[in-house]
Amino acid sequence: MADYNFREIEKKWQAYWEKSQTFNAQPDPNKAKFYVLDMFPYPSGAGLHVGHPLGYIASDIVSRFKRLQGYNVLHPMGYDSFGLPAEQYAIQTGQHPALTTEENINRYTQQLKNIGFAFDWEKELRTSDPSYYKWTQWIFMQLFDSYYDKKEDKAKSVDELIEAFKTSGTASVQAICDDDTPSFSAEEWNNFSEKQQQEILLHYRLTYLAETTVNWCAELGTVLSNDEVKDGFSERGGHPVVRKKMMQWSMRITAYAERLLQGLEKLDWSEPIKEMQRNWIGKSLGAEMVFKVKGQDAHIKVFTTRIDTIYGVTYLALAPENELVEQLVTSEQENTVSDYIQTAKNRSERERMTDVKTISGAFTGSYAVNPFNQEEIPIWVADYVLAGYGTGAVMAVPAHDERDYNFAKHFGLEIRQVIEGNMEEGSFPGKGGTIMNSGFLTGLPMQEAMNSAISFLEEKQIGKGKIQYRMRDAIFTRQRYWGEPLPVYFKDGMPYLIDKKDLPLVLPEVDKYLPTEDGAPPLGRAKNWNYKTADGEYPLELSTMPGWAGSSWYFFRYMDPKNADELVDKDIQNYWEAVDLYIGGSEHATGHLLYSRFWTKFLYDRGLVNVEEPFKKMINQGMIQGRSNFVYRIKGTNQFVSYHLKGAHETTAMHVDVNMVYNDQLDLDQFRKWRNDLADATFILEEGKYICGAEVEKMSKSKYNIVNPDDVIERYGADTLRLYEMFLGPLEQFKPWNTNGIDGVFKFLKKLWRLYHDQDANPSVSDEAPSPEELKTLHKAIKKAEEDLKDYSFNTSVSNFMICVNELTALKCNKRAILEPLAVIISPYAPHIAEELWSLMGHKQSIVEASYPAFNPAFLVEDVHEYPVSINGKVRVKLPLSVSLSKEEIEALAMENEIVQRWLEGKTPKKVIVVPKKIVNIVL
RNA sequence: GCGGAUGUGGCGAAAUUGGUAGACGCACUAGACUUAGGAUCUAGCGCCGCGAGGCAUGGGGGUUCGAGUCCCUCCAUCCGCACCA
Repeated sequence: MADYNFREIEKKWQAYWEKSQTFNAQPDPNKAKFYVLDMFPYPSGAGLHVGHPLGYIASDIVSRFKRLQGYNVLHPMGYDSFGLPAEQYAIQTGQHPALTTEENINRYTQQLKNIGFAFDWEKELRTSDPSYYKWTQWIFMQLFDSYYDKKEDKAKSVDELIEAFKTSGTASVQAICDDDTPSFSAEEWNNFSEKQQQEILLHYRLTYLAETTVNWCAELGTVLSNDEVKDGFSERGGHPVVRKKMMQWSMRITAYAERLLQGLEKLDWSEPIKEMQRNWIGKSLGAEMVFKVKGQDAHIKVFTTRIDTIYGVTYLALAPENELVEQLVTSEQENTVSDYIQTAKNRSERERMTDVKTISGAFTGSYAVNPFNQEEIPIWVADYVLAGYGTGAVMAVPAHDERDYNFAKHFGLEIRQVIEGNMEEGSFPGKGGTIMNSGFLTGLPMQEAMNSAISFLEEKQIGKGKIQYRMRDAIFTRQRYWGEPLPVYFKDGMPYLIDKKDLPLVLPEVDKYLPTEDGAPPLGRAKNWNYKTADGEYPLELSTMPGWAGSSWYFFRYMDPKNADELVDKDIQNYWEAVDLYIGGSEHATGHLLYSRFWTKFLYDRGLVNVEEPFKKMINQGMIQGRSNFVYRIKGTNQFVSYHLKGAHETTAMHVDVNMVYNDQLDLDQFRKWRNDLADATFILEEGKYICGAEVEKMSKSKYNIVNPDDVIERYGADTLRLYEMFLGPLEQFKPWNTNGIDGVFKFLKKLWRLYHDQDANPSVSDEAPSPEELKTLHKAIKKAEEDLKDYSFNTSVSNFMICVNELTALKCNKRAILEPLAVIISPYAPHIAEELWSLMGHKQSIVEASYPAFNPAFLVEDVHEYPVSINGKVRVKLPLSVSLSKEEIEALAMENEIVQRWLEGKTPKKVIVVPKKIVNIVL
């Protein structure tokens, strides 16, 4: 005698799975593999809320389903445990971030285990664990020891580069390097000092130290990467960010720009995410060319995508930060220009970005020469030109570019049309027109004009066709404590890697987690933060790695997380290859997902892994928003009026904890106990209830709308939580958490439970043979469940199970032949109850060892369908027709029918359309 | 401004290639039962209409025997990028 006691059942099976290591995955060459991965969480102090598990539930369903289908499934979980919040907390409280992190992780793990995920906890990893970050540091070292060879289009060892320098200098080298990299002969190289050589190599290394313009956040005391800055403010904390030049480590991700772009084609990712990466990489085809400055030994390099409009150039514009400005400005213009630059600098980055309307600039007094027609054109400084893109200088064609047009108009500069078309106010003949007024380009269509202009440039050696990317190299250092130390020491001002045997370079203890008095990063406080070598003791790097370092390769480490000798065993990695299905939020589109692809390509180039892309297929689950509830206090009183009656009063809305509201009805007792001042609150009720208002907002403590999964589990059980999160709507959609309707799935589980029990609640299944009707119900469900999983429509799958159970309940079906496969197909969604029912039916093994029931279409065939027959699309009558008839037979049968005959009144139909299984339509 | 997505009952949402729109669930209504429960079962539930019937998938137009689905256009909401030369 037992009701559906989810508390007992769930505890029992979670303990069972843990004890028997049910989900431990080992490579097995006889089985096809499937690797399902979730984006691992940062363990924050707030714990999991109900939105976090959404993606994990989806991946868990897939992992269990694949397993039932006979795949060897890898489904791990771990923690991205380096990060700012733990450090901020440490600054406030003095508690070591490692301790805070440990506590948070324990809480997360407990919460995750309560939901009953099929994670292989043996594979758990933490990025802040020295045994893990040893290999993050090791990859950094590989990057430092590599350069990008253009000929072979891959990363190679710096040793090979040095070899080439020794024998032939830069002549034979085609490698990606900084713009200001010098050329030299073999002889020169061999005569360079150690320091000079190291300095040159830094121009080639895939991770390098260089003076870079960075996003500096003073409040956080650290630099931020482009994807951590939103509209001039830090993504975390919302502090102002300024541009600043600093010595920083960078990752030469730009070397991989083209491959990162091309690789997208082969990935099974959502189009929006791919598009976001394409925009971020920002490839544009064009030309780079040099303008000589009249009367001076100076050149201005510009990048343009419209070299075909070269005859329409009427001025050049330089970014205020461009170093040439100082050289070009004439004495008469000196004051004007320096004033302008000063104003431009004082305008914050943010202002400059938002305020795109204001047109400003200053004339330098110098002129450049257009090499195509020897025309002299003025050189201006303008802040609409960005220092960070292209060359920081543009050739302006006011007739065919809106910004150039506005600028020319504002300052009265010449506007010269060179593309045929209608030139009216605000209209710019653009792509596709024929070139006019343009010397040897006149009369050519755009593409041909571009080609011949580029040939001209290349002949004269003043320019070339060029591909420009918007993406910048990624800054790789943070002036923070709670991150991976860089395995680098400095000798003679030059960075050197520490010896591999000294890995991991463990994060040192510090007295405070703040910068030192003279502004060095927190590691400057560590005692003896030096590196001992045979020839002396040298200072170690004080910065640490950014948050994305550890998360850029963790998917490989899961395969072999305890390996002390390699980042991952080769054979093991060859077996699991890459992630088959990756589930996570779309907010990482340009950060984590791009960096991971970059590192994977690098590891591939250096022969460390056998795949070039880490995530074959990706699904982006939508965020679950909060749904806040409100009560309405009548002004100046302690009386609250129900939502629909509030119009009659002057009220102020007040957030109320959503955990004391059920279906928008407030629990008055709980409300009175909530806060002291509410103890004597009075209410104006509607129909005896207090109804709350509601609004969708972000989940946050201050809005009292956080729903903790533990509470839902306590009330309804983990299986209900899992089913309900899936039932809520399509996985990829953003949606508010709303418990209206959770009773529906809970009811479903109770009904399911009852199917396997008799009226006295004793387990009872019969061995009777199932009826065709019962078989049909079951096989409909099997088929639907399989189809829905293929396109990740978990929500309709849950509905489908409900229909199946309703039908079986109506049929009073308690037959083993139906109930066994039913438990199996439901088990990925509601694993605990399925296990329990499975064992009640006498199985000794876990349900995860079962196999997915085969769908048999034979059971779905009905003998007779009701076919609607319509005339010109209007449905008139339903006729019983056999499904086994051919299209022609159905047609004939419909036409012979008496009623149809009467409608036709002797008219001959134009055509008769038979839509299989749906309708017979007679067109007159 | 550019790019992407979405728009269906009171609510969450379904709807293979265009083929009986609103499955399933919530809420609601009526009834049954009962150890009175946040329980279970039965029936109803898009809108207008007593009814036959008519109207309905953001608005308008088009293709088609037939459009939520395809095409054009407009509107609204959300997301991403944003002076990228």
